[in-house]
Amino acid sequence: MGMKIGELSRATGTNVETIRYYERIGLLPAPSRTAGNYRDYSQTHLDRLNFVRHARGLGFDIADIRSLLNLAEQPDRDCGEADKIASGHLKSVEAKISRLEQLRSELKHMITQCRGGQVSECRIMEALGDHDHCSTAHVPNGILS
Amino acid sequence: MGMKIGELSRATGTNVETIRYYERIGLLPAPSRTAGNYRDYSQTHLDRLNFVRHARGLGFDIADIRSLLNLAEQPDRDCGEADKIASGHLKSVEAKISRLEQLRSELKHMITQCRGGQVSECRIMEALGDHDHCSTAHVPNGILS
DNA sequence: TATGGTCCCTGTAGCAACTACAGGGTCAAG
DNA sequence: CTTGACCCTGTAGTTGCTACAGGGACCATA
Repeated sequence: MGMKIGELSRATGTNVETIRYYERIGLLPAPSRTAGNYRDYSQTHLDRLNFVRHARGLGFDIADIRSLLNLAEQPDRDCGEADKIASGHLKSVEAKISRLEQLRSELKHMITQCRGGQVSECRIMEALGDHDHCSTAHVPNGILS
Repeated sequence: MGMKIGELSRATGTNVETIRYYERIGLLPAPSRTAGNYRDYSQTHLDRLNFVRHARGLGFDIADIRSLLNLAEQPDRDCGEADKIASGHLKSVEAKISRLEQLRSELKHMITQCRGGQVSECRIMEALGDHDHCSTAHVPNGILS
């Protein structure tokens, strides 16, 4: 009746393996199966997967998406929760941007300092080796990811 | 004679487990051992680990750092290679920044659209559910990471 | 000498969010 | 009846760490 996993994959631009992964972690409900044990998806699944892909495209992590999906299933609740999740994510995006801008300027500086020549006099290598020069040491893990 | 792993850890701001991890993947050479089988680090190890931490702080991945370390050991070579690695990294940082800026503006837009009320009329949820609205679909995997 | 506390050792498993097989089954076309 | 495209399960790999478990080493004190 519905669509097979390959069709859902094409319809949403999602890798087949990723769809099965989402099912395994409980992000998508397990669909019914055909006689030959193929997954048989409905419009509901399509909508939900599109929701997930949009949210992932906006960089929400899967925990956030779970919360957003729960909210979507309770249309009468206040949407403050959704706002909170989105605002929190926006903040983390902004933090990443400013961190990356800092990296960009340090890298640019390093690169313009390098005027060619031998490794032994390369400013890039010097900057990396110098113990006291780099402002990027001791950055909490994972802020870049 | 030298320093134990905990001292190296404190001296470089690197987790002990991380130091052992770097040894395991061959990024740091295995140090000699004391009679009690403790790792015994020298100044050379300290320098190398500082180099690695600086480069990681600048967002270089471990493959790049391996290359940079190889270069550092051949001081008479041309430093064009180092320049290439750094420039390539700068480009990827810039790509991430522009991607994140795009996300930021989409998120901001979404959030300002939401005027509170119920989930059923929340613009955030609408935007995520809407099939044709989101410009962030089909982004190559991992460009955000 | 016993005891405690702090360090250190190896080895393995976990995280996020997938991706990539291996080794097999299903189904429609020719 | 075979070919090829698709589908299935299950497991392992990716990156850069982090977090144990279960045990040794070393030093100070009682």
